[in-house]
Amino acid sequence: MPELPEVETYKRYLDDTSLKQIISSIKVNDERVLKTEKKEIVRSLEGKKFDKSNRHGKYLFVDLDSNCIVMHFGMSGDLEYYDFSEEEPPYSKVLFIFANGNALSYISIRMFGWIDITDDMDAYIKKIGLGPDAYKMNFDDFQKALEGRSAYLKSLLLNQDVLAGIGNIYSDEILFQAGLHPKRKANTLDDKEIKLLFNKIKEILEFGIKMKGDLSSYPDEYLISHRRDDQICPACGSEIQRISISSRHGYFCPKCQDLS
DNA sequence: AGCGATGTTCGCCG
DNA sequence: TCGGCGAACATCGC
Repeated sequence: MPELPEVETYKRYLDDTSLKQIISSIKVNDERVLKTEKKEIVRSLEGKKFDKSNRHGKYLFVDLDSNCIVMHFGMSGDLEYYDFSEEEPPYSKVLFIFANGNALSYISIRMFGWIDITDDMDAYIKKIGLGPDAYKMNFDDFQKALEGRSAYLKSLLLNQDVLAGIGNIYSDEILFQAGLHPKRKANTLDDKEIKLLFNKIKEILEFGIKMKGDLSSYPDEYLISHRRDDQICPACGSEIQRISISSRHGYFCPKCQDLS
């Protein structure tokens, strides 16, 4: 379940459970999630410790001695720390087994996530072409990211090269709360709207992190609770509409998010 | 039983 | 170059 707030939640979970412990072994249940040779993963990890983690967008970097592992969670990734003598969590693809008898499971149901290794996180981010982290960016970063962009706002928010971390659900929420139509062109925003959009991105991601990414517990006044057909806008009572943009499905309120 | 899905990537085309 | 579209990837759940 991984957009930025979920991945941030995974990061904090990993920090709370798995740092500074000796990794005694690695169990790979499905090599397809590895972007690098298995033996390289084993060599980098065995006998080492997770030292520190960093999240950029939807990517999680976990520092080892001299290099770090990169995790992406695709559409259905998760982490679970458990007693290794107990039953493995379902869909565990890679297990990091610690000397203390516990293990951290990298879970991927639909196989869209992966694990990689790099010795330079910043260079890796640059190589993939990720934009600034949507939660950590400052207003200046945001304005620069927008420069010269003419895409639909929804496409823009989903484009990880522009801003890293926002996915389909949060892009809908952000545009809803900012009162901006998903098909509004980015280069038609005035200064006030840019500032508003920036503030909403921050505010909604912050809230998402506070909620630990648990979408099922969002308040009724959020669009997130109404991203289905035949729903009514919690703000104005209009019928929520479904829209297709770049082959993603979005939801919005035609009255609150006027295209003008 | 078919379709859709919180993601990314690639090729095609304007 | 930018950006929209659609397909592809793998697999589960509704």
